[in-house]
Amino acid sequence: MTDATEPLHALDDLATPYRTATCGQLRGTDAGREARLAGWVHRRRDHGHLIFFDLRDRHGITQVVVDAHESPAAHAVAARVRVEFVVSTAGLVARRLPGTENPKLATGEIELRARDLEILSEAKTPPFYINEPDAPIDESLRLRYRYLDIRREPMRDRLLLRANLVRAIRDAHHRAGFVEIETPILIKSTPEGARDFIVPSRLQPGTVYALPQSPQQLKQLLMVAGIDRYFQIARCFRDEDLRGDRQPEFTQLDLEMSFVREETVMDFVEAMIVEVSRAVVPDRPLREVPFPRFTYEEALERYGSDKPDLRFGMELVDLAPALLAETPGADRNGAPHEEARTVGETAFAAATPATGFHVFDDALASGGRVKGIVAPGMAAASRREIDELTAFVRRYGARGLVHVAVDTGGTVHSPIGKFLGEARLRALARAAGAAPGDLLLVVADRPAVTADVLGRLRRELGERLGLADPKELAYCWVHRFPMYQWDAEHGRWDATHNPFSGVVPEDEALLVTASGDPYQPSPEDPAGRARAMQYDIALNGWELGGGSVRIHRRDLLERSFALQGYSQERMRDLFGGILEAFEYGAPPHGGIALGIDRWAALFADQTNIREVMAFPKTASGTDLMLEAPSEPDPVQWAELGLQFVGVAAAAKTSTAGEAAASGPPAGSVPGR
RNA sequence: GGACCCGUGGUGUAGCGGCCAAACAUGCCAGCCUGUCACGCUGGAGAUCGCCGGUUCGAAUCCGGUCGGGUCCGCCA
Repeated sequence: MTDATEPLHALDDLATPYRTATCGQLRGTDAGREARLAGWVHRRRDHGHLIFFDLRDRHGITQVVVDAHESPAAHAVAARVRVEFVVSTAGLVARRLPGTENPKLATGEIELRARDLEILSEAKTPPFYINEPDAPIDESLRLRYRYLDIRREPMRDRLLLRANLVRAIRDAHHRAGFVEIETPILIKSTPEGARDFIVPSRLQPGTVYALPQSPQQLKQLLMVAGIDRYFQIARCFRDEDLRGDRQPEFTQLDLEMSFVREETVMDFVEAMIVEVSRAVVPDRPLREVPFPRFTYEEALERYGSDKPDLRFGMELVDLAPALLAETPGADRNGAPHEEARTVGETAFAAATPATGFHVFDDALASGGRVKGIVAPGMAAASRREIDELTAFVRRYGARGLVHVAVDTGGTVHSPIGKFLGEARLRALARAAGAAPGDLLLVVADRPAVTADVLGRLRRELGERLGLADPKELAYCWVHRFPMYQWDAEHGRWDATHNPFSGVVPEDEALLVTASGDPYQPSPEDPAGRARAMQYDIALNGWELGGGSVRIHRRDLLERSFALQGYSQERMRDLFGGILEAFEYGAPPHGGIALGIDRWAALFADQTNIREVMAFPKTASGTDLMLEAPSEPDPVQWAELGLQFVGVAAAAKTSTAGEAAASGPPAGSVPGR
């Protein structure tokens, strides 16, 4: 017996009474030693008098040999052992016979010749293959038996990767003088933004807590408290419909810094991201450091997205100049497209152009845009492919898609050639930079639609044509977002991001209404042109996070909230605590929140964040393993002073907005 | 709230009106095997095709509903 019985003295020593080494540890240099291993039986090969099995733990796999002649007792046990049994076994670490080494295993030079073998736990036949990493398995099965799924190599590796990510984040922040502080999970409901999860209070019957959508207000209060630099790996909750990249609870890296400007935060976050990326995925090259920084306007103009994937080009090209230049009598020097954009989209209406194609003319005349992207090598696209792309752009609100093919001989073809004429087609292709073999795709529509549709098309084509290097990490910043967006339904300016976001200093004068009364906003207000000190970080076409420098002056904050449609009473009710805090000396501050789940998923080459979460929920918000959510015990209802009025009545209440009294008696719950 | 896709032995698939009391691979069980590593060989068990209803002489197959899972739009920082 070689059990290690001395007390654990080194933190990095994983030895226990059940093992002296892990299954990924032993090498050729350990040959001749005695060792004890514990783990799960990964695979078993029975040759009668000689039984091999691979023993697995999260550190690796080691082959164990049991010889009937050497150790008959162990052999008898090995004959009973099945896949996924938990065993502990001891014996001699032996170099394998020459020619039988396994280069696929880190431990492949050696094997453990079992002298002692003990079954610690038997196992039923698992519902899916644990020992085949590539086997396709229905995801709902994986979720139902998540503990078995995590035993499998791919899931285990992703969780380890995520752990490394979080550790690297913590290291970087601690080194940079950040203080890690936990904020409460039971807080106050703020009925703005996403829907809150609600927790009824037993001690204060009739009232509820809300789970935080993010620790936004709390971290700002920490700045008022003088904490200077705060961060947290924070769990956040949002009761909205789910997607592959959205779960009801998710994790953010939340941070806030005092005495900062936009660049201070962006520079720190960028340095942190570079360091973390290099530490966690050293094999993945960063496309550009320092990260490109686009204004929101520029990102939309060039990529049609506020989270562009910069791993490939395919930029959006404004085709109006080329169309107009080829129009006899058009003002060549006017170059209306550039200036027009900044002063307003209506400038086009003045000179009704005639491109020869009424769709283009109409778009330009009504302040719209004619823009395109070049799909490399797609000139020979079939009618079916074109139809498919047309259907794609229609889904996102475009009325149609014009294509111009440049064949390998350099000749241009297009269904609208008969309207535009050869010269204009050529001019279009030239302006777009389409080479022989390329396909130019054109959308003419309102500016927002043109950008959005082409942005989505760019992303889709990039995917289909495999233009992006999957290894590469292309981070970029997008900032100077519009401060507000007009909400016609409620007659107010909605904060495009965070209601506390500050305005860029040169736009501060714009935070006013046309009427002069900040409590009477209208769509013509100068406030609509104000830009926020708001920045987003994007990675490979995904929004990784966003933040802002906040408004720390109470007067400005009140003005901004007024524009956002909050009455003074409502302001006090929702944000009274933080408004009061700002009266006791608030430092200029700003921060950011990054989605840890998305970040980990991107590092793990996954598009679905469930793949980097240990116990995620389904698209309908259920946990297939725990069978959550479940009906509460009637006693719990009573303690909380609540009555259940029935599913139908509850649904009716939420739509009709009136209480229904026709539910089943109190305490009854829907049957299963 | 809406649209679409999927549901067949334990697992992954095939079958898409009768030839199907359902096929293949793998897994499982039993036997044999002293150098395997996705071990091999021989034999065996295992699914009324998610559920309910309809059409039909006949339904895994067609239709409707429902449940479960997924994707997208809306929604969501």
